Amino acid sequence: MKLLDIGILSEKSGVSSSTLRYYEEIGLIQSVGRHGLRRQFDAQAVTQLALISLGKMAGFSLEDIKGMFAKDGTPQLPRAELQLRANALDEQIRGLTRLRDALRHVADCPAESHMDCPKFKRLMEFAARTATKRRT
Amino acid sequence: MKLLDIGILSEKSGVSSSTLRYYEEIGLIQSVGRHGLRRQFDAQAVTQLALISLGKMAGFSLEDIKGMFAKDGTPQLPRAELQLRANALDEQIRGLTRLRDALRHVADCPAESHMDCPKFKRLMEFAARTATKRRT
DNA sequence: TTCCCACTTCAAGCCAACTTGAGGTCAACC
DNA sequence: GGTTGACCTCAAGTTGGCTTGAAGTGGGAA
Repeated sequence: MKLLDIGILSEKSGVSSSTLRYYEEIGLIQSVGRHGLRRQFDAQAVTQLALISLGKMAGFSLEDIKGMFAKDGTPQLPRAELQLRANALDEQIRGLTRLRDALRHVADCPAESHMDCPKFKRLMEFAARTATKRRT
Repeated sequence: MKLLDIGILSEKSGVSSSTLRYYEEIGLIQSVGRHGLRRQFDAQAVTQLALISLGKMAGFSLEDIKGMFAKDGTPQLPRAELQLRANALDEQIRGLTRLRDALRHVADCPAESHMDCPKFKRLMEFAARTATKRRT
């Protein structure tokens, strides 16, 4: 099995070496051993880092993400939990899609002032609603 | 014109008083004056805060958002910036969709180890691609 | 054999966006 | 006119996710 120096993994994954060390420190990833002082990672780590990156995009904290994967990097959640998360992502995707459309509309809207545009107003109402509802 | 105490504005906007003070301190919002020591805000602030909330959702920093208001608090939205943001949202949506598909697949897939499943591998390759491409 | 340089550790620093705490003020109601 | 409690200021603290710096190590090419 071919092993990777941290620099190579960094290159392949787009994650900086210092970040990789940090991830290992917090137990998010594991190196498979050392070559002298140097950490060696296996090819699986690349996949795992891709998954981590996706998790970050989805707005999960590193701590959350840590809880989603077994030590080997494969997702290790009960099926029901996975479905729940997938559903939550659907929801999030819908919200972002609406936001994106709105943003694009505003960028294109010819109205004098955005405040005169009914679509923009609706958007603001939505913002106000979800803003006050929010419980993070 | 009816003025609002910070507590009332906080209630109406869903933004905490300390945050409102902070926003004023960094020049993101303005109070119109004082009643004794107490800041007074006008009704426009509610709208502005909704807009700020929207901007945050879209991924703008407070500094960015600050640049989107004229001195009088009316929005001056930079169209090009908005398009860029919309594109970034597209990217994010793609990532989320992949993550969702991966989760759903894992929930359903009967393979021994996910890393052996070609479908999962393909999903991860996509993931890796969007992950390493990213330049924020 | 020597030298380079990518790696190592550990502590400290950094950033955004707030929150907290201590100690003070004052408008309004009783 | 006394009490209350929502406000005030200012400095410091917090959190997450890294990055930076100083000082050291060791694999492997020349």
